[in-house]
Amino acid sequence: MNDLINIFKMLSDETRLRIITALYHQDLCVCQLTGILELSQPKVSKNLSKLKDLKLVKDDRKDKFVVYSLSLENEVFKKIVETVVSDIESHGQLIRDRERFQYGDEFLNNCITNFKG
Amino acid sequence: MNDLINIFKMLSDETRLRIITALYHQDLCVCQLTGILELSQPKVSKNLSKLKDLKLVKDDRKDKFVVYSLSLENEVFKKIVETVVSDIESHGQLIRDRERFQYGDEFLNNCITNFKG
DNA sequence: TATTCATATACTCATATGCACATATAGGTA
DNA sequence: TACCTATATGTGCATATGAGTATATGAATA
Repeated sequence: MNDLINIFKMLSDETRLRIITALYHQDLCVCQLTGILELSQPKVSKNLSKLKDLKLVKDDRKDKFVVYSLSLENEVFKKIVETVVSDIESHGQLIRDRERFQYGDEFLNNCITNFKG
Repeated sequence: MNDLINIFKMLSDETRLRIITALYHQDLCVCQLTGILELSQPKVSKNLSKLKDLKLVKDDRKDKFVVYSLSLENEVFKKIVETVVSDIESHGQLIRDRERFQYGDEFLNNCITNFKG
């Protein structure tokens, strides 16, 4: 049951929960995530790497950018993510993330060349 | 979102996942859990204590025994537990636990006075 | 090929977590 | 009260995890 335990470990961290929630709504590159979540680039990158090790996200290069997307083939992971996403309203941080997400492009400052998905 | 993260932390441990799965099917006292899961008493007790801190289980004394039950009032926790339980077949350890659970009373040896719920 | 931007990784540190063993508490009963 | 049995907790240790800073890699393009 290590696979299951590892999924829960991935979900036991605020940074990763925020990344997963953001990616649930839209595929994003690292610098977009950095801007939306207001986190350092290594922090985002390192956590994406852990998620990728467990095949919970996929990455795909587009020009200079590496675009990440959720990989929901694992049914248990999929159900749990859906449960979390349906509970966004209970979590101020996730609400704030969503607002920055919706407000447009300012949060993309970190992408110097202003990448648009 | 600490409450959510703490729930996932509780689920990130094999002992606790096994306890939760067992309690999902039946309320049990500490010594029954010890017998069914073949774990030391302090290990079971300490993990129950952590679950109780987060109000994910309740305890209720019956005679000499403290009977634990799942507390599924938190909707997110409830949904996740149901997801895990529906996935038992994928996890050898949970299947073996269930078999000991079904086989009768031998696993209750640890309860010297042979408690029956 | 030299440069630039995007991304990944290494290193160090502080903290958190799990475990095994020993021991304490606490309630029931004689 | 004294003695069981059931349960809870303390301690020390090994390991895991996350954070921040600095640096390395790597693809695109001029």
